Amino acid sequence: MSRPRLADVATAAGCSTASVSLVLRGAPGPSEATRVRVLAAAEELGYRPDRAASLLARRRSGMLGVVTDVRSTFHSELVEELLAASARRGFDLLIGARSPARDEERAVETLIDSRCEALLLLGTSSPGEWLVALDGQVPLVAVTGRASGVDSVRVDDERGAREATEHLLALGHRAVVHVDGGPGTIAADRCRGYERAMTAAGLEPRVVRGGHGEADGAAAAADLGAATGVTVFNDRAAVGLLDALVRAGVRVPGDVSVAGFDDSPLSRLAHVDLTTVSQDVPALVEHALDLVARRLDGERDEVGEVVLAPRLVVRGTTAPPPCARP
Amino acid sequence: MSRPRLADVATAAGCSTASVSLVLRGAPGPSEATRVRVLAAAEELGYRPDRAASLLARRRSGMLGVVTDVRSTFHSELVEELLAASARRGFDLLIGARSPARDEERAVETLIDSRCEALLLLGTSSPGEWLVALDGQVPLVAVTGRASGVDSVRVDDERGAREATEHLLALGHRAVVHVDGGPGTIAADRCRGYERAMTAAGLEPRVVRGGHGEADGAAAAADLGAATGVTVFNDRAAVGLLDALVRAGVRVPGDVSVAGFDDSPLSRLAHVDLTTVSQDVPALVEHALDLVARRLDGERDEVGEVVLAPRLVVRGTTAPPPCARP
DNA sequence: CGTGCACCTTAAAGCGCTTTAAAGGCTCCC
DNA sequence: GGGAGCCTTTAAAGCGCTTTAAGGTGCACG
Repeated sequence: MSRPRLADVATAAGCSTASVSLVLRGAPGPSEATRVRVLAAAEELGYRPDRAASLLARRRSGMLGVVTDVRSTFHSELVEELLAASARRGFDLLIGARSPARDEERAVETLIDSRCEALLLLGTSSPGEWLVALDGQVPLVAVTGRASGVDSVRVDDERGAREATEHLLALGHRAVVHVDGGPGTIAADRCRGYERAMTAAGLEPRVVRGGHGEADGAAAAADLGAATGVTVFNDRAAVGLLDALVRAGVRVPGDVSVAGFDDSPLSRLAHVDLTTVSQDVPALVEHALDLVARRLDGERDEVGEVVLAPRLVVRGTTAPPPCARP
Repeated sequence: MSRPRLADVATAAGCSTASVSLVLRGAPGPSEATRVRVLAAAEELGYRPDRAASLLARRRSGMLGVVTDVRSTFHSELVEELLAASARRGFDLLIGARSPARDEERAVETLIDSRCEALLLLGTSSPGEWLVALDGQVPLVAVTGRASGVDSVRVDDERGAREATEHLLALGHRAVVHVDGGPGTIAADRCRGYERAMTAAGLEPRVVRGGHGEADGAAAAADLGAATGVTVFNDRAAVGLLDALVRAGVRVPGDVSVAGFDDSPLSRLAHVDLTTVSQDVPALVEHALDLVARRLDGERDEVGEVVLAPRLVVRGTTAPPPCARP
């Protein structure tokens, strides 16, 4: 015999399919008695709704569009988590990759074309007004990114960078530099966090040009000067930097301490063991999906903004500076 | 105005929705003239089929079940690739995690319950007869695993291990040991490959107990004896081994050469840079999905078996043995 | 000129679920 | 006793696509 349908449950419960549908979705209407009978019947039969039929009848696609920078491992992690979490909520994900700057627009178009009900923009750096306009077309959440007027979910980047810097200062470092992440609001926030920490400690901040990738970090190695501590924009760049340092015979953390940002899988490897700032990917994702869901269900119209606390993860690449030790 | 429906295309093309449906799916029936008109109309309107409606009418769920060992990074990679590739083919993926031995049965039950049309078992080591029985219930493909009587897709593990061993031998190593992967057909195949290569070279094979994880590899470090070359069951264990060696002050590849298996993301890291055997994940996935698709479309009833060629990837952890150098 | 046949085309019946308008039952009160 | 008014329940009409059986058409052939 085949899998039970809504109609089978209705028969078993002695009511109509309409009632069953209402009960199973927790919609108001059915009486307590019906509710109980229906739930029992559904349980008894092991009923599982047919997603396709449900979506069809509801005229929804159940699809979420995600715009991501393919080259970012942190984005990969977010996407992976999104895949799991959105599946749990009955959403499909359509991934739209963007490469450099304004390709985002094209990715978004494709996603909208493909019936996505809402968009999640990972680390967007598009102008705020464009985002607002887009948001009028289709609900949108900026994940790991800022823009006033649209929903956003992110970690307090400034605070994260500040804490990483303070960690180095607390270890006794004085000559601490920051390898930045190039243009973009997130890089700016992290940079500011670093600068604030330095200034507050009465030290002169020094920022070295960096970027998002391993190569950028490796390139920055040449500009460290006499620094004994380095905070890097993200883990990828930090790993590149570590690699360059090791190859140059510089001991980490013996000679130089390094802290990254993202707590990407990379940083957790025994070989790398990088001190970094964790972004709590599952929480970011969960909040983002909440915003989307509440928006789609019409439970919300104001702009939602979630800022999560960063968490410093101290691993093996940070230690007191050489001069502070015997 | 809303997105075009099948009916709109039919109107534009001046024919019935039935014809349009037939044409768009490439089904036989419609004449060339109709075909051309329909395609033009669809293109013109920018028609995109509604997946939910299509699945509903076709009484399919569009869902594939994947059973994976969560702890394996190689499986993660396969899953990631599967997610992308199956989305491309219009399939949803349901991931069923299994932990140790016979949990696979439970994972499979859940997946079948959830309307999966077919199952992909990653690295299964369940008894062949059980698999055959299961295959009768729902089409199944063993990915990275062997079992006679059911579809399977894998790399030639024996050959891969043989080539890795031969690579070490060619570099001049004589004392080469193999760290095995514990029970399971795959581990056995790789072990056999190593033994064949050694025997063929007139050397005595020596196998050290290992396992799938980093800790297993690290533990094996103590048993290497005077070996100058090591082939390891997989990359995870190899990385663990490397770590243990480095901590013990053994230089790699200066004192000992190490080769892994899987070409996992781990091995590609600059820090690790592990010589390994690549499994061509995209190809594995593509073939697996092909088998599934052809089976579901009823184009095939014989058992399909795909064995791909492994590819040795020489990186930085293998070099001539110390004695062979100045 | 009918017939028969091969091809195309299409009307229509769903797929399993949602949703809405209307029916059905109650209670309550005049 | 007969509505009015309220709460439940349900019949029925889709959602957009697939599929099948039946209906044309045109052509070769007798």
